[in-house]
Amino acid sequence: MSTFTSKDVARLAGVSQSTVSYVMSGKRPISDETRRRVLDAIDRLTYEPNAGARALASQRTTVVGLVVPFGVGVDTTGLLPFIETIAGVARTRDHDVLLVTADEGSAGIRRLAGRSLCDAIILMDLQTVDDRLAVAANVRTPVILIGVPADPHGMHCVDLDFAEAARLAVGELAATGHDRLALIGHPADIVHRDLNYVRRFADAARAAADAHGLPLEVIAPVEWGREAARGAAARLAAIEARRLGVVVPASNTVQPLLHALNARGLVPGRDLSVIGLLTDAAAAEAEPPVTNVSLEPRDVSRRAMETLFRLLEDRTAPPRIDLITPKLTRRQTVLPGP
Amino acid sequence: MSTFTSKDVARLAGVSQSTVSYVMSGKRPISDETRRRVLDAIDRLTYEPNAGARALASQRTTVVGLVVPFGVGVDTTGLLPFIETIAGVARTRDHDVLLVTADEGSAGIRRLAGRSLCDAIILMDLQTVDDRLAVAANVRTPVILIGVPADPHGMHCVDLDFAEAARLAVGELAATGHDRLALIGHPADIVHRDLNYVRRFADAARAAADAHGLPLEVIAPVEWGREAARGAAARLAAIEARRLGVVVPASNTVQPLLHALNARGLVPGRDLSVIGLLTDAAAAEAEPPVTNVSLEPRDVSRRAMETLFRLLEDRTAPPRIDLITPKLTRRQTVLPGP
DNA sequence: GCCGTTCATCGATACGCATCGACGATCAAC
DNA sequence: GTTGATCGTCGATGCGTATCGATGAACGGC
Repeated sequence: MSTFTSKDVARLAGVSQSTVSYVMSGKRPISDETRRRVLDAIDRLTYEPNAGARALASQRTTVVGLVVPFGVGVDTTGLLPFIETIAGVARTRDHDVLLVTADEGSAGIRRLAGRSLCDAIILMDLQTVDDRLAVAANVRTPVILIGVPADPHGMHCVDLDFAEAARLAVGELAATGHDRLALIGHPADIVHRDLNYVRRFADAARAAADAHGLPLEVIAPVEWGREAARGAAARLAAIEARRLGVVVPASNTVQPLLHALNARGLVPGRDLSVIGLLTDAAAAEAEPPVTNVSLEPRDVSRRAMETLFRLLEDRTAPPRIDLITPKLTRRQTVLPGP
Repeated sequence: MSTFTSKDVARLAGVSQSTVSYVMSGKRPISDETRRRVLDAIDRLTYEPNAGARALASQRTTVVGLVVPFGVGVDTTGLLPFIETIAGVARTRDHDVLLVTADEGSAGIRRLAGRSLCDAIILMDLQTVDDRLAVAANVRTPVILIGVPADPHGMHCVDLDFAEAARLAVGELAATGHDRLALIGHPADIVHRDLNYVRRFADAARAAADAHGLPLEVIAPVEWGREAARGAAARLAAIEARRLGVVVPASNTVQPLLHALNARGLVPGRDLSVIGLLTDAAAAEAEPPVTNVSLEPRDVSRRAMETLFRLLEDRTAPPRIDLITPKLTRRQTVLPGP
């Protein structure tokens, strides 16, 4: 099963190579008879057009570059739905996905764009101030950001509305009569990387707490995992409050924290409240099912891909910041209102 | 910042285009002086070679195709370490990774190979009998399987030694004096897909139990998640045994099952034993830390990539089945020996 | 029964790079 | 001072496709 060229197809169909090309692209009228013969020849040879040649001639690769935060931080847990959705949507539009790890930094973007490896780039896991943005702005290839940097000027951004997420969480705790709030911070390495959403959430949470006249304390574990959760639980236990409401924006801290609280005899939903920022699926499977504000990786990804393809059709589309609204779902970890 | 060609570099350096090419590839001797001028020009223009043109001329893409099981089953949890490691190794060898979702089936492989989108393909999540193998065998592009199908003839396979994993788990339970074993099966959708490793593990577990003269019962939940785990726990509770040993090959069933057992007052490590098949990281973070036989996604991926690059250098390398040996780590969920 | 159209197809070219053969220059050996 | 060999560079060609201009055929209007 060697590989054929459009010339082989042309010969078999008794037409010229250019006709084969026009049959495939539909960019010129072809008689039904000819089209049939060509398609038949394509079928018989199981012909597939050479991607390199096509890219070279057409200046289009039908490939989407995806820059994912492998190898940088630890928090890759929630990444899969993004990748999965992006790959899926790409496929429905006859595109493929080229994976680039973020540890390459701006070099990765330069490579994707400079070598014409893809038609557009999706950039994830932005830092609040990210040096890749300068490169992204100076590149022919359109770039879509998943995340909102401090200065999004001229960039196409899609993300969850983390500020609204924070307001939802704080609002719910206020509405259910809590008199004191705690925000579990991210571990040091995440904070140090200054990821854009971490700050967006924290700032909005603080603002919302102020607006409700509630004291908010930030408790930041230095590490991930069980030990860190135990430490955080201890500090929560030390807080004097009639009704304590805890907000946990780091998805994979939620379950360990619930455990740690339980282990201290502090039962979420009975002795204090916990609201997590995590997908509905994860929240429903947590033990116990945790009241959550939803991350919406699939929606965000879909929206990013819509933006991307719109941009491929019309490069002059004005940049905008496109925020997906999360929703709050009440499960079992928030005290009922008084 | 438009994009330059090697001709631009040549002009700036005052040499011919072919010389630029030879500087970059090193395939012919170039004087130091000339090389310096060329490299300088490349640098000044931030020149990057066009991937399509390079692929067309050289018949090499420096891209690895990765077929991942998105969109088919549910069990994508453990996928990330594979993707991450493969992408990382690829980068160290100056290759990129093109993601293809398995829901395309054999068409995906045909596309990757036919269009010359990549130099080699890694195929994950094989079924025991997989129709993609026929395509894979008839394609110019080398294919590496992660997994071992029923008929691996002529295929390069890399995977965890699931049979050894089963023997380790059963052996440990036998050595610690258990008189009865239960194997938690995979949910119906997974079993129905007849994934190769599911069968390999189950068969070996049964054989090992026989060898130790221990009765082994298979308990198969029909679904994922909490409810299914609760059902499995109920059935475990109904088993009459002095010392019951439970083997859980589905990683993401382990934690829910531990919960469900606890909820029934059956404490793993006190009232019965549980050994899970999951990564050391996941086992250590489980609640309680669970005695495990290790999945080794990183080792498996690394080995697969070694095989891949060996194959790119020498296509005649004989196919082999390369199994990674798992290890057992004792934590807190197995009863101490009598 | 001639001319302007429209429709379907062909031939030629460009895309940017790798690679092969050729060629001039340098140098050692005699 | 001539001959070979080696080294460094150049020009030309091909990779497989998309696309542009051209061409020929069919067709309708007068």
